[in-house]
Amino acid sequence: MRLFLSQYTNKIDNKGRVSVPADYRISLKTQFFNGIIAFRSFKFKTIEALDYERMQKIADSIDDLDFFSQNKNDLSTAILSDSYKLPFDSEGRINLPQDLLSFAGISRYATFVGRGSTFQIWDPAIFKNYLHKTRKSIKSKNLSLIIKNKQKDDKK
Amino acid sequence: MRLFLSQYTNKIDNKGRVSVPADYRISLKTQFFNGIIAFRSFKFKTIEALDYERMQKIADSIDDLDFFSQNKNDLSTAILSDSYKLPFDSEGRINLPQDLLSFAGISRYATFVGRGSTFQIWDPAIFKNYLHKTRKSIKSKNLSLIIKNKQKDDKK
DNA sequence: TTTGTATTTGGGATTATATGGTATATCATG
DNA sequence: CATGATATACCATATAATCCCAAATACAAA
Repeated sequence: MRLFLSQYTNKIDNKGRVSVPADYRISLKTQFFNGIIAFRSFKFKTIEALDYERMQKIADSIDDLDFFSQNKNDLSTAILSDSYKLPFDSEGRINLPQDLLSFAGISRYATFVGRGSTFQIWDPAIFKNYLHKTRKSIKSKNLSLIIKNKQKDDKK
Repeated sequence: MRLFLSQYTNKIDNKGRVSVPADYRISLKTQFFNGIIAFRSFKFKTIEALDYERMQKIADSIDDLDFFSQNKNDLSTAILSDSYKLPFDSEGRINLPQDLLSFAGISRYATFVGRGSTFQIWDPAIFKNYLHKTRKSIKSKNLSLIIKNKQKDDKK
């Protein structure tokens, strides 16, 4: 089962290529496409990434919406048309389009951040900063308590 | 499996020819026809496009409607009679009819916009504007939630 | 540490794609 | 039928993407 964890920072070479962590690649190879689907995040200054099969499911669920609904049109445009198919080369690298790079503020290095069923691609410095802020925020809200409670819930 | 994603902007040469993105062409080649079906959008200033097999299904489902119903006449007129078969030349280009071009406000460049099971052909500037608006609207509505809920429903 | 293996990175060679042009065929119309 | 307009087939080229091989680095086991 697909599970993206941990962080990996890889270099973007002067052809614009960057290795997708080997650990991630296994989960990304599907019957129809060997690579990733990437699009601009709606919440953060980062690139959201997922596997082809998951994007197919999203496409299907949008398809199921009523043909004339505004939601369907908006979602198709914002997600399907704004996403990129990025196939692996023979060494497991992808070519990040300029559009995505500048959106996420990425230049020479890219940090792959596991989020369980999906992952993100950040500029290392921006991510470090975000992580720092998030930790602070968790501390201040004492979220560790929430996590403990959540774990109790899971055991039920 | 057919999945039209991303955007590709190609030039229309002075013969009116434009390359259909190679990525799309693979999904468009069918047993009976190698090319696309195109018609004027009902909602936007754009050309709607799909593969031959999908258009056949639409035609079939219209055929199933009662012969004398108003719906059938309307749909037949609006979609079937107003749609074009645009075959590929040997390099994968199509010739967009003037009718469609002027309807969509396209002149020198055409942007192919993936929508999952179908795609659209826009004027680059008009599409950029529309995408920008849509993205804003989704951010404010948090529509990503809709997708998640839909997926949950599917699992039931 | 040392050795062996897997992964990332670099760069030249090759291929695919988009685009432009010329030649041929088809069509509509006077 | 002749003519011009339009469409189609074929070939040529620039650019961008991809392959392939090699080197460097990171990682793991002994």
